[in-house]
Amino acid sequence: MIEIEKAYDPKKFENDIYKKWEDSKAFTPEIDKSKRSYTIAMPPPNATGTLHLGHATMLAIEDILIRYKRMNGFSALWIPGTDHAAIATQSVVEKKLQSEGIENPRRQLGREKLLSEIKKYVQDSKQTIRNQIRKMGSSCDWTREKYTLDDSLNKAVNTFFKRMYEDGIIYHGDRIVNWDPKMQTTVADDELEYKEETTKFYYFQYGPVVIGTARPETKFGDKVIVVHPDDERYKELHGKEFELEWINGPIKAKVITDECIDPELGTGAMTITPAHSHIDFELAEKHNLEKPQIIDFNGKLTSAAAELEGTDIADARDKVVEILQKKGLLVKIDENYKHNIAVNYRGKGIVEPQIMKQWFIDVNKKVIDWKGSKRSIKEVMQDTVKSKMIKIVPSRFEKTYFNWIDNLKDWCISRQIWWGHQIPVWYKVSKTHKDLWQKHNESSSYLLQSLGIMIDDVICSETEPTEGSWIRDPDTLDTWFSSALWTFSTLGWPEKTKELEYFHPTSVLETGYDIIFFWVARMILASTYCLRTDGLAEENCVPFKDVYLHGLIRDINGLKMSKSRPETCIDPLEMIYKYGTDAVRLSLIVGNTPGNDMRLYEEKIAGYRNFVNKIWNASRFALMNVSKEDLNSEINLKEHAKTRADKWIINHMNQLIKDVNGSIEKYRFSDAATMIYDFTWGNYCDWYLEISKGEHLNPKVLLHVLKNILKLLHPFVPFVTEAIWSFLDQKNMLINEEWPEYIEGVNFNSDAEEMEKIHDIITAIRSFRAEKKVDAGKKINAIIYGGLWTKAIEEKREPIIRMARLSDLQVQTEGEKVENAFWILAGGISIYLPAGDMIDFEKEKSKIKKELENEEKIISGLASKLKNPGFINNAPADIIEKEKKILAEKEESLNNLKEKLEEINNMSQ
RNA sequence: GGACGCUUAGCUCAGUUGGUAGAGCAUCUCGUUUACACCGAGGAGGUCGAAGGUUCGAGUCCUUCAGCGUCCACCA
Repeated sequence: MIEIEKAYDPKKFENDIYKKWEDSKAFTPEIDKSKRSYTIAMPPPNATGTLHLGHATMLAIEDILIRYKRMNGFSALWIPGTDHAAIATQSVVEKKLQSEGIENPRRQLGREKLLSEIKKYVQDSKQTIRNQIRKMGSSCDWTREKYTLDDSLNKAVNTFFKRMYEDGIIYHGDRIVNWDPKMQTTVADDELEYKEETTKFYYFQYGPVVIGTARPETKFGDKVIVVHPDDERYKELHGKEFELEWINGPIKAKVITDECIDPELGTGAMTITPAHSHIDFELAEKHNLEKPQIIDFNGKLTSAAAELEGTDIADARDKVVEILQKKGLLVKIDENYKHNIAVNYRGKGIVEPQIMKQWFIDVNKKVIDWKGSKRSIKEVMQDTVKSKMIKIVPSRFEKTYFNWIDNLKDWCISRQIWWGHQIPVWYKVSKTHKDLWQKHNESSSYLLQSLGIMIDDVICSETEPTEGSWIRDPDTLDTWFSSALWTFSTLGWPEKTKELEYFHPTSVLETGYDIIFFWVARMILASTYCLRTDGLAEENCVPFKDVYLHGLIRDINGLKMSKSRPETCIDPLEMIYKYGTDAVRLSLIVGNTPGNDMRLYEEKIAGYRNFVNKIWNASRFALMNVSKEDLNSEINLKEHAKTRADKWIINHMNQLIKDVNGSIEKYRFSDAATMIYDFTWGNYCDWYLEISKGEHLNPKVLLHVLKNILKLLHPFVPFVTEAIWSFLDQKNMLINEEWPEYIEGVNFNSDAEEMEKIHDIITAIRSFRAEKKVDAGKKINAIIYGGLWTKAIEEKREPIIRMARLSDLQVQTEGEKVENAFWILAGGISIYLPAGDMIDFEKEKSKIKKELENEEKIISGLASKLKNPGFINNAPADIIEKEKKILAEKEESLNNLKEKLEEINNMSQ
């Protein structure tokens, strides 16, 4: 008998247990060719972040998979890591410096100093997230931890870049970016704010057509009119070229067509300004048009405006309108035009789109030798998923994935910030330019352009070329460029390591569905490209075999938990402190189905805390009722499972193992957890343990089932199960135990001898009632769950179906009046027990009759369908088989119902 | 504007190939006994968003509509 506290206190166990696991090297798998490998690369949280519920969910699910596979004999590797989170980190540190009085950190500190500030900051805060990952119980291999800016990963990034550069996939090209003339910087899309504004909308005569525009000041270089191809009004103009009078005199213009034009808007005809409008830029690219710069980097008109050159863009509109009006070209003005203007959320400067040189990945160039023909990155990305080399769960996201790929444009990989992997490219410049360049601390690629530095002579290299004067591209790579390599760069690529050979491709990528494009797609891109050019077989080039997309966690109101609204956030760490890690993990797993969002609220976590405590107490009961020898002895099920109850619980256990395996393999974690929950609470605790009280106690079976429960639960609630295990087994840890085995075809049910014992109960109850003179309605729980049900016998037959707990038998009549009946479930079968008037036979009969009718209806329907030649001849064979199977099942259940009815008829007489 | 998803008990959500609706919480009744009150037993509560269609049979498949949400794009 072992003394254990009455309630489980997670705080007393979790940290010690985690340390024990880690110290024992349980997380560090070996490269063992006799075992199969199972690998997950952890989606790296921000190195400077703190744990939120998204991370917690990710960690819980991945840990379940890893522990499950580990216990199943796999060499299970889970690589942890953190991400440098370029933009987020740099802006956090910049803000911090600003609050310390450095107003413009980039300009004032310069590259080197700012970078070292960021590094210091990351160094300080990295440990926080690491410890928080540990708090979740994550069984990841810390000896293989990686950081996206590690030297080895930088090497991978540079190799990737260089290879693509040499293949001509990476190119330097024009791109329209958001430029803030006020702050002299580019603005990322997510830093834009849209402000609705009411302005004037002008109509001008433009040759033979009238065009509408809200921005006349940009129209200097417009030489192309675009109309919708189906717009009848302009049909005869398609492709025509003509001369017309415009702002600075006569120009030549032509008419093109494009589907993107909305005939309803304005006059249905517009001219385009490629250099200063996203949509116009795209049109210009598509139709191969010139893109003259009209507005310079300071927000003033360029020489394209002729005599208006140098006019501030804010003043230009009125001047242009005036000129056009004088020329008699102004048709009308619409005063109430509403549209959105883009503003930099920092500084609120109005954003002017500008064309800048950026680095791109060409997704259409056919370079990858794949299935005997050269394919483009885009095609390979489609192929891997189409051919099921990569499976996405839930599968509907495959549609989303293909949709995205179909619309995929070249990927712009350069970013105008400093924190990240600097682009390994050097430009040859004149000495003067180099000096000019070095004078500007705020070095970023847009300065190259705005300073007018020529950057035509380019070399891709990590180190500065020796001859001539060179400047390195100051930009860094998009974070996703380095994240894309994550599954194999963490295993040592570009070196050909043993790890890479053994653990790659990884088994599953588990993440939220929100980053399927940013990350999942890019990983497929990088992995297939890099490993294929390494010469690997195609099935080994994918980064992972499965993609599992979990649902996003929302607050009780269904809102995305957001840092900007801290009041809506549930802090996982606070919840861990309050309820324990196990409870938090379960609450994130149960009810979370792939790809669907889930709301979380504190009561739910409290509910699972109750369950964790239930496990603890069930184990406590077991430990109070078994001897030391029982703990150390082996079980032989055939020999030791004696009673019906034993067999019942073991059969259910067995079925449970099978179901849980199936569910986990199919990524149905919620189902798996619920099934174990129900079994543990409903079958084992409420039922089997109750029966075990008293002389029915069978310590061997009690323990056997408990141990299996702990094993099955371990991936879900690792701490409490390990804590209990330490009482059962002082030598070995649960984390290393073998997963329970499903035994095919165990059947203990037909045991004639058992039937004898069932009648003991009836006798017992009767004698009890006679002795104690139980009043109507009074409970006789105590004596029943004392185990008396195995004693006597009265009626020798296999009884019927009904669920009730032994402990809740009620005697409703007095003394010897035993006329009616009720049923109890005893050890997996049920027995008919004469007792009070608990059962309304008529009600029971009509219920069964109704079921009977229902079954008959289905059977006749099915039968006629199966006789129908139209169905037999046209339906696929497997459907017919299925229908036949259902018919057979229904017929069987019909017979069962009939028997049941007959039995009840007998009883009620 | 485009794509995708959601709508099932008072609340939060399950429901795997179509076979006739489930759980937890809340509520009500009873009970507190030797693992557990973070407990036990039982009850009540749903025309599965609306309308059509396919089928012997639809929460499940198809069409339309309504409400909500997410992502992407962005109005010259």
